[in-house]
Amino acid sequence: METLAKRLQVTKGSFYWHFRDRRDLLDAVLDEWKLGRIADIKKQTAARPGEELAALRHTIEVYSASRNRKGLPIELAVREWALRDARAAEVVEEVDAERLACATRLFVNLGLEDGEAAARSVMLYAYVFGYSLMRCDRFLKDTESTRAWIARRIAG
Amino acid sequence: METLAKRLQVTKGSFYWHFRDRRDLLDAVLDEWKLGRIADIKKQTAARPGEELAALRHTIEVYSASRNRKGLPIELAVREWALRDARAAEVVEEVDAERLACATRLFVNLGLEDGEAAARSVMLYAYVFGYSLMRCDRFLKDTESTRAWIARRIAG
DNA sequence: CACGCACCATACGATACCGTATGGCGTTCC
DNA sequence: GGAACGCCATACGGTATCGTATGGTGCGTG
Repeated sequence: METLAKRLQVTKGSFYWHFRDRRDLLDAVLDEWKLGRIADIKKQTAARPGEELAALRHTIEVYSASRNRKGLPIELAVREWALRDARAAEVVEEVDAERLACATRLFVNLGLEDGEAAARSVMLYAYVFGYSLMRCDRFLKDTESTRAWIARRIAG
Repeated sequence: METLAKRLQVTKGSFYWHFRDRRDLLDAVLDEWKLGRIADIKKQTAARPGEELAALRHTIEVYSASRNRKGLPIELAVREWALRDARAAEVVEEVDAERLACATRLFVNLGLEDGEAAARSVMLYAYVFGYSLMRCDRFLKDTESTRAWIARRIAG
């Protein structure tokens, strides 16, 4: 808290006026993160009828590309946090559920039967998330086309 | 360090005799983790000629199933750590490279051309890793068969 | 036996961190 | 003008943590 306050150019006195204690800030961070993640996935997966496939590919690209590198440390930290903190775990589960639901909706609207839609969205989400955590630039010759190849294989 | 020493039933004096300082222990942890991960992926992906497909499915199952839940907190912590620590980042990269190489070897031995083998192993690894980070038990009716479905889709 | 050495325990200084207590300053409202 | 209140700063107590200094204990070796 002190370190944070210093970086924000405020003092602890001010800090503890705005937040009851450390936990209060952490909860606020969790809420803020949750709302942001849910808003983002809804925005990215929005699709007019007939454009579901494009939306799926767009989603895969957006979340696995380097554009997402900014939020990754936070995502990772929250998840690591969730292993020790019940409230964080709760938030992570809600975010995961929302993301899966958004992806599933697209697959269902594409005409897939419910079971396959769920399975595909799990695969999509797990892949995107795992991909964003690794640095395979040194491993792949052409990450761009590889990602495209994979996206086609996942979204159809 | 003090907390750790207490849990291990030793005192700090003993601790600082075995390790020069805090960083020395952390480096040892990283090395140990790296060796263990590399040994494990080599063991899991070992396959006699002709059994590559089974080995791939086995690998997917082993790393995404709940059996792996024990190592997950560590894996996650190391990765989060790697975002702030150069040495940890180096180790993570080496482990990733080894895992990708093991998977790729299997795909190549299955007769796939190098590019596709690399792409598939990236997809496999990203999926497995991402899947292990989420708790989709509440989301899926039958996780078992869903995982099998996905495994077939990834390994072929 | 005396000595060295591997190994462990205790005590301490220095620093960082959490939260509280308290006071200052400006604005608003009577 | 002054009382009330929103907002911020400083000072402090308590505790945790890192690393060091120093001393103890058992054991092998000359």
